[in-house]
Amino acid sequence: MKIEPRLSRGLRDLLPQAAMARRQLIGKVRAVYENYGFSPLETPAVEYLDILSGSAGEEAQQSIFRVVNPEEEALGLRFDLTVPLSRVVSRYAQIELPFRRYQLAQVWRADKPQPGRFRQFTQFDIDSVGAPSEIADTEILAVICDALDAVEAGPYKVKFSSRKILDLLLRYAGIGEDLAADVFRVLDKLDKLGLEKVKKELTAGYEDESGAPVRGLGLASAQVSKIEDFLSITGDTRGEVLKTLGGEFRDVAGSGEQLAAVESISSHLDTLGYRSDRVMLDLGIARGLAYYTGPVFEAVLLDAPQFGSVFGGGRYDDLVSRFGGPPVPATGASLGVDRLLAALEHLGKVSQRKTTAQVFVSTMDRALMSEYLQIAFELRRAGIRTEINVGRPKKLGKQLQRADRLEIPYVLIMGADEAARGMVTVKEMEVGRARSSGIAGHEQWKAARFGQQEIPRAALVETLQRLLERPAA
RNA sequence: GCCGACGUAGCUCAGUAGGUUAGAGCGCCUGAUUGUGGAUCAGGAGGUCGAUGGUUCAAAUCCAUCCGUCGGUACCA
Repeated sequence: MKIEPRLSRGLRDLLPQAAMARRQLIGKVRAVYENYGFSPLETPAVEYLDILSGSAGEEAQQSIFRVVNPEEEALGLRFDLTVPLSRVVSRYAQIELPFRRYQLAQVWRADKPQPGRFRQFTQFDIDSVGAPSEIADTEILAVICDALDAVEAGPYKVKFSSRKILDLLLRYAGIGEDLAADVFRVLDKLDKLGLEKVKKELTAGYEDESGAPVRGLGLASAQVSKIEDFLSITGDTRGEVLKTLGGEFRDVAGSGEQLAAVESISSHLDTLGYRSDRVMLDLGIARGLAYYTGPVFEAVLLDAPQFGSVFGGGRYDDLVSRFGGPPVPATGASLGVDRLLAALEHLGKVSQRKTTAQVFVSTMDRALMSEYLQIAFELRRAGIRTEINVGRPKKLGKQLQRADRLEIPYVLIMGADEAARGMVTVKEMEVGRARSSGIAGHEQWKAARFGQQEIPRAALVETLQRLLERPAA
């Protein structure tokens, strides 16, 4: 019986072109993370279900992929990297705190797939665990900026706020703490839904376009108008926003202390040159996650806002102590690699390379096979990425066609003629590609031998190294 | 999860008041051109019409269920 080569929903393969673009992006971000002195961590994809679900509500558990093992343990695939990080910090007493780690890994959520959203996706997290200082939060905001600069994502906005500010808001608007999580979750949709729908969802609820009811939270109109006042606070700089906010919250208990903490982050950022044009205090940022306790972060690309936030994160001072022991304050951010990649691709900023090979060694004459191999390995030992024809010995035309389709820049041609003279023909494929449209007859095309030169075999490595160092055509 | 639309070749899509062997363009393969990628020309391969069940003398076409894709909504720990 034939087996369909299918994939379960929301899963996908990354063919070489996509995989190479991803690796390139990851390499740039990793360099930034390491520049801040963070070190890698790797953990298993599979965790015990109670470890995974402890932080999540019951509904959330629906989107955990269950794993079956022969011992029939209750296992699941990780849905983020923060929970495994907390487990690791709790498990190994020898870990030096603050633990500054980055982790690049696949995570799984059994949600409905959407464009740019899959059931298996990659996160690239950076966190400081055991770091109570607002310096740690400042660092995270800065590293987000540096990473977005490094991948040349174009203009972006890193937005931050604080759960502490939102707690003040609850007091300011006279909303009970029991509603906190629900209110934050609704506020988090502000960007996506707009003020009107958010207001409706805070009060009586409404019916969306498809006719599905959206449950309201039942807040009073006086409370909602307080929230509206709060959300309308904007300014050109973080300082302005803080000043207005301070005025608005002047009668709220504890506001001075909490706002000073945010102000401290802001002034550190100013000192370092991360100004309000790219790191903005945005009071609409809430983050859906329940475990955040302090500053929360998000980053969007201004040229591709439809892809949503590419970075998200915040401070979570209570998550680690879930595994027992004293409180371990922590802060960090997560890069949605797939989302960022999708956005960059949309912006035409992703490498289109189809293969890693820089040079293709064609094989024409069976008698010279050993020569071809030696040439290929000489190039490889010199660090030049080289493919030798390993397919059926086809005609030269077929081999050039392959090099052309894979966009391998250089092809080496050596028949008995060249070999006898101790020469090798180096063909630069781009030359012919550029001239192709001006050539009518095939005879003329063949005779032109575009981009070819004969190089002494002894000078081959050196010549190719020089050619490859030129700026890419 | 809920509501709706849609699933025909690798891709984009024709084809249904049920009726011989299901088509096109692009792509792919072979050759013209035994050492030159493009273009051109000639030939060729590739589909159990998403799956299963049903109605019928007869189903890509009608019905049911399932799966998948897309749009909206919920969720996003």
